[in-house]
Amino acid sequence: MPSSAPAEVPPPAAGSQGVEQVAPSFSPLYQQIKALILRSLQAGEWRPGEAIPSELELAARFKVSQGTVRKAVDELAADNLLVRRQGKGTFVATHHEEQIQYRFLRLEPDHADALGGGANRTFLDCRRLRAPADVARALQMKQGEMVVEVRRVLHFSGQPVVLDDIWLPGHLFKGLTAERLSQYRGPMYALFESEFGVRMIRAEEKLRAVLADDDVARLLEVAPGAPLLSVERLAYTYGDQPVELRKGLYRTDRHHYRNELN
Amino acid sequence: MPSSAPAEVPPPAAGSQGVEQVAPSFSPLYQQIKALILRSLQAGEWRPGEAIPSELELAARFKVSQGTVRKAVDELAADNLLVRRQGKGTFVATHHEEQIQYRFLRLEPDHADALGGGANRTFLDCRRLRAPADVARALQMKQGEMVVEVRRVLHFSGQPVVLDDIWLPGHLFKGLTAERLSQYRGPMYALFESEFGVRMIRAEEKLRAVLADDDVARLLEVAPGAPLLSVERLAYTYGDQPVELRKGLYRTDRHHYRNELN
DNA sequence: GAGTGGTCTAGACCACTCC
DNA sequence: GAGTGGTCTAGACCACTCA
Repeated sequence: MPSSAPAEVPPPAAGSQGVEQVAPSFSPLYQQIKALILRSLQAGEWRPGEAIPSELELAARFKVSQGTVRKAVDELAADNLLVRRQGKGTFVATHHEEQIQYRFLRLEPDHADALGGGANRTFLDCRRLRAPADVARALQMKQGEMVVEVRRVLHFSGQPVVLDDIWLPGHLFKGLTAERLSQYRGPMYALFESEFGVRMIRAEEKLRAVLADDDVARLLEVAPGAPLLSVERLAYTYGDQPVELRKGLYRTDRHHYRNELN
Repeated sequence: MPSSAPAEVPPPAAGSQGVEQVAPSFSPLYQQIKALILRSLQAGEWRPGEAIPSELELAARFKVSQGTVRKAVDELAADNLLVRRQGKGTFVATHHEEQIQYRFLRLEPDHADALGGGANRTFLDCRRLRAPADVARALQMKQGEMVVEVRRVLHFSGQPVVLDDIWLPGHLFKGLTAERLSQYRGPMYALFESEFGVRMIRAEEKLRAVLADDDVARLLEVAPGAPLLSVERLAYTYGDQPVELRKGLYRTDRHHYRNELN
């Protein structure tokens, strides 16, 4: 966004400050630094899991003080784009090496004793098709462009709990097949990150209560007409670009969706 | 709550740092300052909506630098306990003068055109009774202690959408009646704050999909067996003390529960 | 113009990690 | 011991608010 000049910031001049970009409105130096680091992340200058340069190096590169870099990095870490590790460095966040299996899944068992040990995934389908109108709209694609459609079921403690229908832009996920998905160990978003270079960084969900139709009832092993939690998720990568639409149906007889309000 | 000693911190000594409280493990100075400010908030030294002392005053009072106070205040502002206003001061957060009517309500209309203008509240019931087991457990009270039970319906655009059953510790809400609730203009939490000195600062929700029983169906004007979003909320005041249990049932045919994941 | 929070700098020392 | 992020200080100037 900022200048046309190389990824550098105008010199702070004597009494510091005095940064005047060309067109846009003023913004604090640390916000500009944040934007520059963000640009490097998006461009893949440092890959997920790798360390970025130290604060002192970044300060030298951008010709600002360490404190200013620190504030920029603090915000990026708060956004879960970077991870700070004292004594080691600052790292690009990754869906690999994550403590929790499912980064965005807010479902948890009603009773902790129900071991959350393993979720088994079953991929029922993975095909390419022309985007239906609502999918195209959500993913900001043209209607009729190719998308990948995936259907899967998650089992907890042997019970089917989640049925997900997932749509991904076809041009970003060229070699994606049911086989690749089935064979992969670890979070789906980790696969997307390392195999397709698409990193999910935030998401929005819309929740509703719905009734199971016959198809869904069979797959989730509930009676037709049973209540299900409908979770429509739109996930974004860098630059607020939507790259995944997911319509999930959750059984909530032994689990619940947990949310914290602040 | 303040300590036996005046609310002050040991002097930083020459090379700064060197703060050693008696028993607990070490923690950064700004965390200790944060805890002291929190204590003052809880004790009501400054009331909701009022300004707290300026950063320089606080720095003098706690015998630390302005930067350290700033970091403490930054975190309290991030937690929505304080509100910073440039040029004016830092203020204790309040449920009055809030832009949005419902601080914790995540429900929004499917189509923005559906005017969110006004939500009409109808209070169906407000009585005192001995806490049922589950309510007592959630509110960390003894079973059989008195609680206030409130039932209300929210209407949006003339349609009933939310049915809430609310339980509050009786000893904290002595004079609460249906009449007080009905007459009050503004958020319920604002009433709780100014009339009963109980400020809600965060909450946890558990969501499920359920079916409407006959009673509920009548009140929300849906068919018996219609799907409803069940939202169980536990709201906390200072010190992680639970002070409100709320079981809500939401119609989600024209609205949805919105959540952001980061 | 005084007072407030907001930004930026420079330099110090601490805590942790790794060699 | 060198290098990293984490904390703390002191002082400067900026942007905003209000009298």
